[in-house]
Amino acid sequence: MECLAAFSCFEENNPNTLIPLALLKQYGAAKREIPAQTVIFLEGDTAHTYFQIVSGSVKMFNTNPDGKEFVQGMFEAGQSFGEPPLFQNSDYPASAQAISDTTLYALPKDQLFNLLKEHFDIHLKFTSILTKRLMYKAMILREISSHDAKHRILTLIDHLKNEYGEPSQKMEVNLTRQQISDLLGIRVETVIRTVKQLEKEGEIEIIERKILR
Amino acid sequence: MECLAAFSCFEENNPNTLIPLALLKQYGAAKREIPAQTVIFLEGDTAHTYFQIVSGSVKMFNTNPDGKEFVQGMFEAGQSFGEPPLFQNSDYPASAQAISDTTLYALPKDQLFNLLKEHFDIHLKFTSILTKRLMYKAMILREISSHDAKHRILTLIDHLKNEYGEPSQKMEVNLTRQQISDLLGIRVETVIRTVKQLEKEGEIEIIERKILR
DNA sequence: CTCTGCTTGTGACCTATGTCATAAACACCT
DNA sequence: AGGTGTTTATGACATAGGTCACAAGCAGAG
Repeated sequence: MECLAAFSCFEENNPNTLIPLALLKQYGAAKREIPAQTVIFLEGDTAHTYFQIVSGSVKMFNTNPDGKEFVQGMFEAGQSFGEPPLFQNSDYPASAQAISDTTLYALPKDQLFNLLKEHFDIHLKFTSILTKRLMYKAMILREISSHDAKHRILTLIDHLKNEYGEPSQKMEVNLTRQQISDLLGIRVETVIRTVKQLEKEGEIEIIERKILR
Repeated sequence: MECLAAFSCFEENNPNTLIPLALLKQYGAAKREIPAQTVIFLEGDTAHTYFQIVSGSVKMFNTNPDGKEFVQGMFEAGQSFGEPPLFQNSDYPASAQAISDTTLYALPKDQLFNLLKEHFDIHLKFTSILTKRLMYKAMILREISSHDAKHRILTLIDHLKNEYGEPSQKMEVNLTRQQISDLLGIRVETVIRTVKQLEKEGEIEIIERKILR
């Protein structure tokens, strides 16, 4: 997935940036260039560092014993990831991997806390991001726990449209069937079949294999 | 569920309290007595208020079209609930209901923000609570999306033990089969059967219908 | 003490989704 | 233009867990 959000496609002065790069540097953040596919940390590793993406994209995911992947979140330019365990002194509950070539800043945990202490506005923004993710997870949990594949897929698409699309305008879903599968905890074949079904019922359109809604 | 946590059974000076009651009052919080079973807000309502429990307990849950309930979280003395949408100007993604008779403080959103702004330590604690919930949801998502009933139940029990139990000591699980079912998105009958299975396999003990591990 | 409503328990059956196999369409290198 | 890997597609079959029905144990209310 690259640049679902139109505005996240440029580096400096990205208005979507959580902590301004200048401030990150000031507190001692180190720049890191990460090639596509690189694993940034593994489920179970201890968390010491705050990561914020300058460009590229990262996914956080769990892998179960028979290799099935569940994607907890995907992150793009301006966003941070892997912070929760910094506040719990605990291990990462999921692994992180660069999807595309990625540049990011890494800031030691203590420095992050200092930064938050000295910048209420950023701390509030940070809190706000966490609540957003909490609500996303609450939504996915609700869907996975009590709705069928059809409902889950439509809810995910509507969420994406709400997040990234123009209201009252068709949006192309920028995810492969496999990615939808990984985000919703259903298998690719089921996504493929369900998506066709939804097309037949007129809920979505499929043009050149792309899903529109 | 009442008083899973031993320390949450007294009112004032509960060391587990998120925002000290004195401070809440100082910023204008109103005390509310809520009888058991009362619905505090419904999924879809707009969020204006911060709620913190003094005594009693509250659950947040979704109900699907055929009446099945999924419990997003249970909250006890000292804890707050329903904050995320305050930071997103959005609606509640789940309903809240008092499980037992409950006393709580209600603080208008703007006042909460003022309070957080003027008390970094509390803001940090607040952030920390959010990250904790995020990690809980990440865990449940991982389980629901990629593991079978047996694994899900054991993981939940181990989480509870980790949270509330004495390490290296048997703990009694203070949840009914129905509650486990609601937390994990599986049906009661499945929980009952799986729990018996787990007993047969020696993973847990059942004494007078209570689950020990 | 009895009524009522939860909670645990069990059997029989059903279905949505997973699993596996196989293939065509397409995208990206060289 | 050909090779390699990913994505979409489809059919046949398997199964974990849901559904329904029914009952006994237990707890709290009056």
